[in-house]
Amino acid sequence: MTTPAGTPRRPATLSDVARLAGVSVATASKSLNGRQQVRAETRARVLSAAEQLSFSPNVLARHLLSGRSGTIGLVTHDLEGRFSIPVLMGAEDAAGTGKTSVLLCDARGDALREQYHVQALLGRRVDGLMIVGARPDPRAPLGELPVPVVYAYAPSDDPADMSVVTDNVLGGRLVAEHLLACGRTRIAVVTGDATYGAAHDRVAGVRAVLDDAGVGLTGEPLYGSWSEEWGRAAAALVLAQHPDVDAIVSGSDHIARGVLDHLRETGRRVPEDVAVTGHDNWEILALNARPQLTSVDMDLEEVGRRAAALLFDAIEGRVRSGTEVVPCRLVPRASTGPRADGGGGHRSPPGQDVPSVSG
Amino acid sequence: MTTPAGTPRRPATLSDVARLAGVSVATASKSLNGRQQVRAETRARVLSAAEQLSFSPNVLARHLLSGRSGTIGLVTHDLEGRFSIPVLMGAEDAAGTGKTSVLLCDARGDALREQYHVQALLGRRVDGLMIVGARPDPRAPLGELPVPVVYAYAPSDDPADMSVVTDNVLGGRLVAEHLLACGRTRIAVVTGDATYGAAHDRVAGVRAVLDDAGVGLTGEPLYGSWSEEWGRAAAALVLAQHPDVDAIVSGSDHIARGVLDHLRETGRRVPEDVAVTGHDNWEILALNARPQLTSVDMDLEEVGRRAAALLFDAIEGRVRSGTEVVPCRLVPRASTGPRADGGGGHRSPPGQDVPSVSG
DNA sequence: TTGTACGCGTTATCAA
DNA sequence: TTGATAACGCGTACAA
Repeated sequence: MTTPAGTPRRPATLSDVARLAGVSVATASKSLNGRQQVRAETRARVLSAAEQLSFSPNVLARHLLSGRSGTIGLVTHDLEGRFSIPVLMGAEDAAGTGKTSVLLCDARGDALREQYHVQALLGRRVDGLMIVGARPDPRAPLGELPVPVVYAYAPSDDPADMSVVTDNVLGGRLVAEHLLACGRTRIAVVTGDATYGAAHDRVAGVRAVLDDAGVGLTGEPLYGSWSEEWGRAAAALVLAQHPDVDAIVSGSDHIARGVLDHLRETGRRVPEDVAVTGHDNWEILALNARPQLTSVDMDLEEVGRRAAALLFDAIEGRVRSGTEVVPCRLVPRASTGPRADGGGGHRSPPGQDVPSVSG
Repeated sequence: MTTPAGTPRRPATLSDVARLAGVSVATASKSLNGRQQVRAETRARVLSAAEQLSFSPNVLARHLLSGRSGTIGLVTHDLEGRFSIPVLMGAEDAAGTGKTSVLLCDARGDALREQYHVQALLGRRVDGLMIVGARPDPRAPLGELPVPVVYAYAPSDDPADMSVVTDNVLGGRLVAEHLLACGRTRIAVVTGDATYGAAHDRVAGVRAVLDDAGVGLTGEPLYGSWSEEWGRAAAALVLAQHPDVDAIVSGSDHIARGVLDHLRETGRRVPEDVAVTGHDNWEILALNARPQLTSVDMDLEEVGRRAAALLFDAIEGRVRSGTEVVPCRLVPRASTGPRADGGGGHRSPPGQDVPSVSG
């Protein structure tokens, strides 16, 4: 009986509530907003009336006075991709805990579409804008805007802007340190598209740690594409040139899956003979791999949360600038671990060591 | 020079434009909205002033008059999952072509969180609501609401509501017809979680076609989980019980990947000996498979578009009800094709037919 | 052709 | 403690 059949289509207004409670709109407003200047009995009557009409205040009307709409615009360039989604979740998470809502637009990597959406969002008087890129490389910023803007995942190339990005160098470092701790010393790198700055950053992290340890990289990093197929091909190349390799650092989980498949099919044991690491910690790939894949989690949700936090701060006047780097973390799984011989010596790959399949 | 340094932080209002153009707000409004009751020269002056102040009308204020906010609320239950995203894209697509914006909320499968978000969205005076489920089974509807609601992917179990879903029976039919056309006659089914209605629907589609063709299913459908691991295990079960199977229909691309891996590793050629199909056409899995995977594309974006279209119609008063079923389509790839012997006769699996790897 | 005045739903100020 | 009123930004009758 909460909503009788005759419910009006138009949502109840404050006047409706006031009329039903037999008070003025001012008193109704005060009652509902917890103001102290109203008698308890009156407030109860108003609250009851509001309940009865299932009244919910019109946030839009409120905006006219406050100057804040309580919304932020989120423009993504990669809605179908897997990277922007966690960022978006983090932002929605941060916003949802407060009382701001997220207006979502997909610009699909098109600058014109982005411009169009930004204008539409400004027309809706969003309090701020969050721009989520499709790939982690820096991008040209939007022009001067009447509201604060934060760039997530793909930073603005203007250091005066606010940006939040993942830490790819650290990702490389964590992987290298982990492999050293596992006793690996002949470590090769197989990664993706060389036009991605992130690919180079991750390699730089690996290289720095290995150089410091006096171990060095085994061979030169192989750049290709972010695909399983390239992972298989690259693994073959690495094994041909460096048959004694004992670890392969992969630039993505996809590549790592390809590397794993090639290793298994050519009779190498993972991790006994060769350890393998991925990047992105995309669980759908990492957990279904054989063995399960050690990977780097970039904490994209945290990127989204921090970007949102930065934006909320800026909206309240505490504007900052520069690029904030969110640390990543290593997620160790079965694809890394101690070597079969426990040391750093040379060991020829096993011959027909077919892995057990289907019990 | 579009935005001089002294740009006021507060966005320009119609009064600002009117003042700068030396006219009244009414005239400014008419000029900007293309009304005919204004002199060309005056209009030009207003437009110029608006341009100069980079004026964009406050859509929220407009709402107070029109009664429409030009927004819809989109509540998803599976933001991290892969199914709701395409639906969301389709909805955003349909909305973006018009002038409505999408307010996004993630309820994460929690009914309370859903209720909370719905109330918040109603407070923002959304013109309609779209609820995207996490899995395709019917769900309990929201209560009576002052705005139209459409359920996407997961339908409401009340036939009086509007819902848009994928066609799982058709998906099964398409796969079965395709395999028959490829000359397969001993067709087994391996699928996922038996608590999913979709799993049963797909099986029903396969069964119907095979029964009609007088071929019948080979063995009983195997239910398990939507994982690669189950795909591998299930393939082993099928081969043990029915060594002469010549096609395995998989309930998802994940399962199909597992099936493919097991077949390859036990020396079966795909598709020469056994054809394999997936479901979902998740390209990241289907295109990286060896061989590339024939799959069913459920056209989730179309689900989103139709749901949005239905919602827009309802907002304009053309309310409908019932569940709309979006047809899916088969995407044939290398994992299906003619049998090695071109016929339906029995053929024992090859022995050590190791597939070529790494050239 | 242009301007004045009102109302949309809400909050805040001030007077009663 | 309560109520009348102004204001937010815009569109639109209606008057000039």
